[in-house]
Amino acid sequence: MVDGPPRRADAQRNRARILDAAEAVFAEFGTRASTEEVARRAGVAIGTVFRHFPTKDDLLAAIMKRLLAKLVEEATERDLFAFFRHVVAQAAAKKAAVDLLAGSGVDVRIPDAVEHLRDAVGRLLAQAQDDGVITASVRLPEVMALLASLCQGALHGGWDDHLQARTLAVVFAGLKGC
Amino acid sequence: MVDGPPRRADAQRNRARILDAAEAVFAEFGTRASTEEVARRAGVAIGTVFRHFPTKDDLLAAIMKRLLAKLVEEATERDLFAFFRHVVAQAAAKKAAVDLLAGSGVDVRIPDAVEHLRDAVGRLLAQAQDDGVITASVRLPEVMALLASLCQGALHGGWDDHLQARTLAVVFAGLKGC
Amino acid sequence: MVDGPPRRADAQRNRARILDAAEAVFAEFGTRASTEEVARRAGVAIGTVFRHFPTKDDLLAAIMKRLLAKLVEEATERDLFAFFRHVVAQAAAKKAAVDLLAGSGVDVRIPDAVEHLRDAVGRLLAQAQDDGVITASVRLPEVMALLASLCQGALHGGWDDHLQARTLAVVFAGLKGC
Amino acid sequence: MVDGPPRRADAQRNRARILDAAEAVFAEFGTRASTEEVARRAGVAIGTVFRHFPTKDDLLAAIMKRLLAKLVEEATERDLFAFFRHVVAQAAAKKAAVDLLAGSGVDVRIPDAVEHLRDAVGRLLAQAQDDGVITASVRLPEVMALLASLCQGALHGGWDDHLQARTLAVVFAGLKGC
DNA sequence: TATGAATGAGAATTCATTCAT
DNA sequence: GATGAATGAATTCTCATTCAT
Repeated sequence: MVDGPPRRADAQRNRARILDAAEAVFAEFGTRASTEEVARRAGVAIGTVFRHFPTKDDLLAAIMKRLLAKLVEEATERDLFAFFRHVVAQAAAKKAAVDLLAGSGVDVRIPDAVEHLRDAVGRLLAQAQDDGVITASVRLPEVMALLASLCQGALHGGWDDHLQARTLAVVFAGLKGC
Repeated sequence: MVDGPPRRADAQRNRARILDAAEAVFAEFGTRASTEEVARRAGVAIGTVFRHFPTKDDLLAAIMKRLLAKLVEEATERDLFAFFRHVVAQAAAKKAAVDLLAGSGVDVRIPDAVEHLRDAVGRLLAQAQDDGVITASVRLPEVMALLASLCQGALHGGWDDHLQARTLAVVFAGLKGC
Repeated sequence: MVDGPPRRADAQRNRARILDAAEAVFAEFGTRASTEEVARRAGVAIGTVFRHFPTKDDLLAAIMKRLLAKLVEEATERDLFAFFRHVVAQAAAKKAAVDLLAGSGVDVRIPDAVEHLRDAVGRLLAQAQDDGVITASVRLPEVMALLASLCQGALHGGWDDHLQARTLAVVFAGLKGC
Repeated sequence: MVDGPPRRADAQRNRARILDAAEAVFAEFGTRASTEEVARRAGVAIGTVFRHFPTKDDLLAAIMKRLLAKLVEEATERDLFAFFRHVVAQAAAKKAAVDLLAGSGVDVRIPDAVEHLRDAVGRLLAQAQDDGVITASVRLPEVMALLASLCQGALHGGWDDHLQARTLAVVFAGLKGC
């Protein structure tokens, strides 16, 4: 009932509007922003938000799921380096997502979505190693760890483009293995 | 009156107990933990916490200051690689500190303490470059960015020792410049 | 959403009950009385009070507005002397209102309502001067000043009917100009 | 122990400084100002204030007593009209005193001091009636009521000199009985 | 289903008062 | 006597969640 998409057209529309609003609000103010603010931004009543997402954590989980799915999609269109650049670049705009990936007290369980992203990155890594641009000794876990770390850093560090490029350059050099 | 350390011995003791309690509580639950909980853990009344630190942010700032000062001290006893390892290793236990370094909505201004840490790391970097173990093209900003990123990653990613070692290995390879 | 009166019937009823309770509570204990006490007297939860009046000052302002509006209404049904008598007579029962008219630290901005009262009294004054029962040299500002002063005095002085009559008699004699 | 002046010279000095500070602080911020602020202004520790005045109300009562005594003194040097002018003129600067005369929730019992003031004003009234400048039908209670009312009005109404003069003129005309 | 009002458990902060130093 | 740290009840305000309309 909660997971599956609602039947009625207006309900589906509301669900989408709520997700969009939530993404925007939590991106701007972090997960501390109130659900009321999300409702306001979505143009629906607070009750509607809670009907679609019984708890705030459910709403946050839904955002994450959607965001991760988008990342998976984007991963298929780039090589590993470009993907890193892309993800890190938009990390700062996704306060909520990064907070969530980070934990930040909220209890959000979305193992599947994370798993899918891991798979996608795994494919990029394999490709890069096939191409010889990443050393063979590197494994997926540390690549994921680096990706997550850099997102956090980018988000909270307020990096400008230049700093981001230089920081990624160090990590890329490390991945290439010299 | 409020800024300097208190004169009386019992007040100093309480101040320290509050800081210790706050560090523990915020480390465990993040900055969302209540000041009341800190007071409870410190074994003092809530008013005592607010007498020492007029706002919650002041308390958080004090924790950060102390932690950064300790890091500066620790930086002098290690080379850059060992320092990275050390800091990242204990990052996971310092939820609050990392949250704060991260921003997380709380308004905590401690520019001096951060500056001192930057200086200390700068010295380690210079030394490492003198020793030829880090490539000359690397600059302090990206080193700080990497350090902060890895702390975040370690904190929120729940890395085990092995993953941490492998992740740092990639970054260290990048710093060495191959 | 917050400003206008609520749409739903039950909300309107609650709003009125809260205003009534607040008027009673603040009349009895002054503006220092707690919002919690108002909620209790109104038979609603504390959150409901704050939903209707986001800050305590908003609640106080709303009371004042309502009271001043009632005064304006009452001004139209009496001559200036009767109006003075009437207002001063009930002043003692309106601790909060008088406190507020008085300032008392609370920040309550209701210029319009005050302006309307001033207009109403201005009309009474003009009428009285037309009728020749008040000397022509008297102006509105001092009439308002006297009215406010007497309210304060009546409130805090604990006047009985007799003292009130005698005090007003002096002021009325002054207004008549002998 | 509490009422009588303390024996030791420094204690007497402290008592006076505390009273001065309290008068200034409460005049500026009203009776809501904290006792801590009074201590700060007096340059003593909070404990010293409470040693001299076991409760805040005791402190307020002491201020009132002193102020009323001064008024009594001043009453002997003027005629009734000048005294009214004088008292009303400085009312605005004596927020606390007026608040207290007013009641404002604080429990301050100083019947003697008020009685003395009443006596002094009684003498002025008798003199004025002897001189034929105030009509014989006016009695002391309404004169006191008018004085108190006008102080409140002046304090909270923010009267300028002109408005004050015009307002007093009406009351004086009433007292003269035309 | 949607609405939005009501609930009530916290959370931060203040301050009169007490008491150890 | 003076100091100033500690206490803790009280207060304002927030917000996730429930439920009547």
